[in-house]
Amino acid sequence: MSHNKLIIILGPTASGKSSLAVKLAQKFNGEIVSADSRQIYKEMDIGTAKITKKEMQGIPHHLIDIIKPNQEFSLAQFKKKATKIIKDIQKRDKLPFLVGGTGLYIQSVVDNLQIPKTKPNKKLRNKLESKTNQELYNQLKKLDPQALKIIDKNNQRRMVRALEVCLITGQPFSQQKHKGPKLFDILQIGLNPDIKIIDKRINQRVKQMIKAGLLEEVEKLIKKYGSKPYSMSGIGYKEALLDNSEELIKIHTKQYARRQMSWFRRDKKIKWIKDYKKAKKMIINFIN
RNA sequence: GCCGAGGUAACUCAACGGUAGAGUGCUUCCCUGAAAAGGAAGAGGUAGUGGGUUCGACCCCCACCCUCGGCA
Repeated sequence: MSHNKLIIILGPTASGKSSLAVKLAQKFNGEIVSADSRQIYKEMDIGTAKITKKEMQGIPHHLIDIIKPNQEFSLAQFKKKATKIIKDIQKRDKLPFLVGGTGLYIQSVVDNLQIPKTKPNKKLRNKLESKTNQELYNQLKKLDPQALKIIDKNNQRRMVRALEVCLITGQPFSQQKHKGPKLFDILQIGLNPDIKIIDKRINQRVKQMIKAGLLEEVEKLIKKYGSKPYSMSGIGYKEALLDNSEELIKIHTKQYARRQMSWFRRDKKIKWIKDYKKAKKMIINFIN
């Protein structure tokens, strides 16, 4: 009956998720599925603090290094792939661990988000993006007034997406997103060290990244793919060439950690823990 | 020591003779095919110090202190 179980390990950046997950996977015969929107990219290792082969300790890790930096990826693709892999791990009688800090990616699996099927449409997006926010707002007000309750009128990105779905399907965007029936029997474990500790680790990590050759990594990527690809918009990549890059990367990473916590706090199903022992106990209870 | 510029929010800087604003940072929040992205709200200053002019000064005048640049 353990065939439907899924453990989730989440937390802000630099909270120690990865190493905790490896330890737990070793203990419980598990495999790890990464829920990290940046570690999916090949060739982007230093700036994404990607786990190394050695750190994996022989535990299989999925959804890392799956696409090139100039390729695009999305929530829907993640959900599809992650779900498939999790089921496969379960079928092989191992315990899947979904581990990461990309809250939306995790939620798509936890809540079985029914993501509107409309694929991103570059042409349409470009067209919509050339309009003012006021125009987008007015258009959305006609096509999907409900959507305005959840989308801020200054958020071009999300208004464009909502309109994209409305225009292509002829149906309101807000009515095409729901939560589906539960896919798995889930235990969500959250790691939230004191924010001061997180900040300290971030400082250390960023310093270390630069020492490890972040600048060279970024230069190489730009030479190969240009600075346009979306993958280059991540923290550590967008600032690496600026002269105060270290400070900027630190600030942006700390802000990101807070955004992550703000996201995770909403999910009351998450069990917050401090260490491996507690996690181990919880999992034992959960799988038996 | 002299000349010049300046001392306003945590930082970088505005405006204005009628008790101050922005950007950044900070706090909190939102989020369904770009999510390390994108967006919202909020908390922070009685203006280097002392005096004077004025109905009223952050803004004008004087002194002192400090910073930066130039000269010596």
